[in-house]
Amino acid sequence: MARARFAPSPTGPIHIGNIRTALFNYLFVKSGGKDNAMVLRIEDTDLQRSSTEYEKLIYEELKWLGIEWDEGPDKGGQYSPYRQSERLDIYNEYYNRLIAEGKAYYCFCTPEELELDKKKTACESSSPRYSGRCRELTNEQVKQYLEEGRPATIRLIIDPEKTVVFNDVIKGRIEIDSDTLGGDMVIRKSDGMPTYNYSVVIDDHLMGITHVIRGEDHLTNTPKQILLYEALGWDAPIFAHAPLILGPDRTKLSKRHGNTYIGQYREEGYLPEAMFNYLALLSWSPEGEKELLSKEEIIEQFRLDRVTRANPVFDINKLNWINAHYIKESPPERIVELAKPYLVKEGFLTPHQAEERQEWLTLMVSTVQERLTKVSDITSLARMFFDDQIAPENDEALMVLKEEGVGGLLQALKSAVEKVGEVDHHFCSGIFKALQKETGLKGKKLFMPVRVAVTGQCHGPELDKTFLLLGKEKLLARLEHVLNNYV
RNA sequence: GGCCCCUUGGUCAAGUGGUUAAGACACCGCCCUUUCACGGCGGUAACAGGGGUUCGAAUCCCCUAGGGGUCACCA
Repeated sequence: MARARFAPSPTGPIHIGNIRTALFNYLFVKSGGKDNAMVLRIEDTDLQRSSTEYEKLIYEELKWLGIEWDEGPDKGGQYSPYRQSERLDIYNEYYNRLIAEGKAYYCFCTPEELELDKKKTACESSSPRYSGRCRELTNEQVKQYLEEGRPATIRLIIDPEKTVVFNDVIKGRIEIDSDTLGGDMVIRKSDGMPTYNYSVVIDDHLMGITHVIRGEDHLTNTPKQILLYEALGWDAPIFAHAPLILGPDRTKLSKRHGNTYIGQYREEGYLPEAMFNYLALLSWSPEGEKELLSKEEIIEQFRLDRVTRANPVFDINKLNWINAHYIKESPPERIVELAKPYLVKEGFLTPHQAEERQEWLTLMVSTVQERLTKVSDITSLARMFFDDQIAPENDEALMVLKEEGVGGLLQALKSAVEKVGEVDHHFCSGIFKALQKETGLKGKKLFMPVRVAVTGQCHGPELDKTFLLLGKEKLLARLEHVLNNYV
């Protein structure tokens, strides 16, 4: 039975790198036995920066992506509570024990003193560290200082002679000398809150976590945590550190690379299954050659030891390709629902119309669906069905209208449209044959002028479908407008 | 800078001593097609460099270079 956890801090919108960590934890848990469990723990000990808004967002984004958890603040579980700010009593228990056993001590050093220490040690040795000054304090001094109300932290004694060794599932054997760890580490802040490295260890142990899967930025925290496990007499869990996702310039993915929050992708119209699929493919690969995989297929094939050690670059091109694939596979009705907000926001439709014109929208979406890489592309692709003032998009388009015989062609089309009761399927499928017969034009000479006249553009979906979508009135208005102004 | 991790085409990556070094995205070309897109077919393109070990190294070892991470009373 394996238990993994995702332990985000609700200090901002959830980052792509974080969500990938969540994904790997989820995949690991699900790919194992039925007894496995995924724990969601909210690490909100930084009271200044944490907010319940962001906590809610975490739930939303995870659910959107399709990541489920078995225990968490919202679900409960046998290791409740799952919010660190509600576990302060638990953390306090172990401070006293560590101090009583001489493994930790109160430290009254001021920030200024610590700064000085660091500078000094940085000159003398290679790594800056805390001097360990307060370790020498007598019990009486400690008692007195505490009574005086001096701000105090609690530090764990770190033996600088030690070498911490552990086996990382992804990285392999890792060996780190404890004298590079910065000296005795703070495990309780002077405001009484636990530090990250402390609360993580307490919680992971108490919650029965067997596998800690996280980003490689935590690699150097690991020896500190292992030392704490040892001080408490506990077994450390199995660690797996996944490489960090990089931007195209090979620096850590950040704002200047474009979207970094998972929510931004959702808002742009990326499908959750596309995101799930793509993120799983970063640093991990299935054994076969098939890359477009459903959640179930990925779960079935996922193996932690197939995660690569090198940092992957986030490739929007591939994400786009995957997303386009899933959009194409979707029933138009689904895309219609997702597209409505964009169409309304763009002013193409009122919210009321968006509900009323269901049939038309389905037809419209199905004709442009295969050209969508993300749902938000709908605004540019659908514009031609809404704008009333059609003008040639560029010189090329304008030239098409200036060609020999275009006037006659468009006139012929116009009168045909005028005559027919309704621009329906029947009309659309026959009109081009009739025009060809009447004008003698065919192929490009026939289609291009009509396309430009009716849409203003040189490219677009099939004209019969376009006609159908525009309807008689719009068609006539556009033909008239073009005939009067451009031909 | 110290410490740690990493290095196969532009990108994601397969590969674990013997392969013509897969596949995918992107790019280019051809086909399909009224256009664009989709789709189909094909092409360009890689083991960071240098030393070893070995009959034989992308695969093992060392060095160099480059990239990333981390050095908090933030998580």
